[in-house]
Amino acid sequence: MTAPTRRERLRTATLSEIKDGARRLLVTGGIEAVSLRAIARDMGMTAPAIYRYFPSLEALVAGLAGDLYDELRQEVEAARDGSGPDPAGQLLEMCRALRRWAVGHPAEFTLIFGNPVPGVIEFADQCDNPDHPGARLGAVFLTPFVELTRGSRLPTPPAELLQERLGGHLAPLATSHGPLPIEIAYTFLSAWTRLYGLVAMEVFGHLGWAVDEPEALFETELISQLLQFRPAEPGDALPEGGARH
Amino acid sequence: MTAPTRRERLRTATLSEIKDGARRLLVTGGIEAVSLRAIARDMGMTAPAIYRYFPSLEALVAGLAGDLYDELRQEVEAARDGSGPDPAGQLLEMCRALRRWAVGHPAEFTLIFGNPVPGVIEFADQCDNPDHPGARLGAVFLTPFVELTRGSRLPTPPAELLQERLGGHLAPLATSHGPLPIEIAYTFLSAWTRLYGLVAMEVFGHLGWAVDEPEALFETELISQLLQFRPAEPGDALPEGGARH
DNA sequence: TTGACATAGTAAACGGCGTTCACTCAAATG
DNA sequence: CATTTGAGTGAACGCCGTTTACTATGTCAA
Repeated sequence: MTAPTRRERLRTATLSEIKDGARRLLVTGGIEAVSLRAIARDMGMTAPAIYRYFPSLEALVAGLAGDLYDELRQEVEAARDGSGPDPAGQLLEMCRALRRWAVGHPAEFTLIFGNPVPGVIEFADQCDNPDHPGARLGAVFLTPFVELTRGSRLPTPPAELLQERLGGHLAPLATSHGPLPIEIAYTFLSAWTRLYGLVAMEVFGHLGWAVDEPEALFETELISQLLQFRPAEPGDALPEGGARH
Repeated sequence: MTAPTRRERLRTATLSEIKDGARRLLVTGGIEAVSLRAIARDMGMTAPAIYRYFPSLEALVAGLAGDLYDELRQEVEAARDGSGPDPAGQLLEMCRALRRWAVGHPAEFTLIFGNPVPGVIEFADQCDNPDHPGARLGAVFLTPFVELTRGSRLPTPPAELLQERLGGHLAPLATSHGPLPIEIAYTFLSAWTRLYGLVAMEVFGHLGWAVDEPEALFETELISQLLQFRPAEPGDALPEGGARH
């Protein structure tokens, strides 16, 4: 690996300038504002030049989506590392970090967690690959979740009902994250869809008819969901929301 | 109210032909395939003619979204009316009807429940109006839900915690659907976001990493959620999923 | 019946978009 | 120094929403 030549330096600089421009357009005008011509215009270039770096606008958007997944994951990991060793507290802060990122970056959240945009479709289609950015984000949540459920009574339907209804359909989860007891797998999926539903409804503006401060509902849901995990240990205080802003 | 004149008949026919064309384009190519020029082309017209019926493409899309809300609501109402008087059974079939419609009409579901598309934004912004199609859909679920909770023990956090966290932020819900006890309001919102999260993740392709048959997870969630409502009445059999297809 | 008016449609144009193609010019390579 | 590679340009094609001016045609009152 020798030192990068001049052309290589210029190329990577231009590449990140393209990505930055795309991100800026995404933030200010939503996904439909991201156009090759606008990116190039902001850079003082012409649109066809971008084809030296991306084969199409869709590919550019797909690359952007991958970066956003990683950014969100790092945010969530930082929240986990910034709280104590208690998995419940870790999950609490991780969920808050996810919501905070989503609310603070609605266009970015929409791109990776909303309707599949043309460029992101194939990207999302292969998300049962463990190396897929989306799968890696899920894994960050799964680890403390499994630890939390260890020794807790899970508020699930009876195991035989789970096995009968769900037993044969969890192969993708096992492929991407390893085998899990069915109660834990179901509880995780349930919690994940609840988290998604709440955050997505807020970001997409589908909660305005119900609450004027979605964060209150979010916090209540978090508490409610965590409360269900330790019904047999009354002496165990629930982590009270730490530093907020 | 006299008989419609010839021009009026022609006008309403053209109007519904425009809407049908927009719907067809939405189904076959997603929202970005809906263009005035394509609609007009399919009708053997030119694009500017559509401006005699809609002030812009966005308005046309907003009108389409309103129709879709009503269509989904009628579907859900039919499911309710087709099941017995038991509110739990009604809700079960209504949730199934919602998912069935969403999975069967992914582009339509995406339009009204996904990221706000430009034309649908202002449309969604005023959904705390009780006459808004979205609010009317919610009301259809709320009625049997309230009946179900009557006399059931709700699996919520303590009422004082709810009041403290959520009490001051439910004004929009009270405006659009009338005042509710806070436990019922919270439980309804929680159930609604769970339903939304599950269906949206399936339709948007965000569950592929976990399950190969999202309906199994959906049914499990429904059962699990309904089970929580009647923990004190063991003699009461749970409705077993009726006709499916 | 005739004339005035409202309505529905057209064609042309403007600016924006993704993408392709032929071309130029500078950097890297031998 | 000659050659090849790569980055970038300009023109073009066919889409798109929208506006404008204009033409028929249905409607309705005088």
